[in-house]
Amino acid sequence: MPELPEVETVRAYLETAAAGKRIERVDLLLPRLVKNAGPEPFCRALEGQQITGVKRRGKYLLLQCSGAVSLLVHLRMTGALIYQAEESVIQGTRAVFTLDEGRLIYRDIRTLGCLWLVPSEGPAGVKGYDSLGPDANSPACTEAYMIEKFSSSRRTIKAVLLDQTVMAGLGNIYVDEALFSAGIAPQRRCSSISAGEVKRLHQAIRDVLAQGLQHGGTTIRDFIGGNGKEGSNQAFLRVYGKEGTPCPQCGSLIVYVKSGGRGTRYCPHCQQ
DNA sequence: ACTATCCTGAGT
DNA sequence: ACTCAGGATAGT
Repeated sequence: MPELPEVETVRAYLETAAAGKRIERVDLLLPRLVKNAGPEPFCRALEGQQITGVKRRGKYLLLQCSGAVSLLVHLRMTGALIYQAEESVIQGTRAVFTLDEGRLIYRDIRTLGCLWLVPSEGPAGVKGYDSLGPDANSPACTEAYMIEKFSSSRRTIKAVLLDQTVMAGLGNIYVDEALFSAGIAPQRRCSSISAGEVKRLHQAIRDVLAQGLQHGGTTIRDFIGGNGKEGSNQAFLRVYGKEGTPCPQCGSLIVYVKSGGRGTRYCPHCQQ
């Protein structure tokens, strides 16, 4: 579920709510979510540590800890990290981090999320994390970089934008929105994208991510931020989930197709 | 470059 | 009963 703006919304809240607090106890209700440690070593390694900061890279969250290991989290489709000052029951709770003040709940309905212990001096050893490209909204993701990546691939532009090793943070919603904003059809081969189109796409990616962040993320179904509240960016989407409704630019109907196994929405008139 | 798969839940 | 879902990866 969560893409860059959603994960950043969680990060920003947890940075203020949980950083500086100490993990007193870890209860792991679903051990298989931890990918690189057994349940007991996982809990014992984190207990007693202070959370010194909360970072984000792509769609990964890092709870930096004072000890040798820190906690890396990927929320995948339905994960959520929620800080509670007062205890209340949350459906789908898979792990509970009791802090010296309040607690952190890891909730995950579909249980596809991942937790890892990583060295505090720098997360390493997690394949997907190690191979991340530059964050899609970072200065490192330049037009020149995009041109270079696109020219050497015969894949579709949609598949390449979803590829986290090319650039990190985009998911299905923001890719469809960015392609609409840039006027590029999702099934285009990325080697056919012109420099002018890359320029529009580069700006469009920045715009849709900034807008998502500004609205506290997009909540279609499950997403909630670190404070347990939903985002509001769903009210500003122009194609995602809009199949069968008029295009906001030209009035022709938004189309739904499958592209690389992912549901894809676009305007066949505005996007060429 | 596709597809099958990991899961649960909601909608048709 | 069947399809779909904001993600990623191990297969083919």
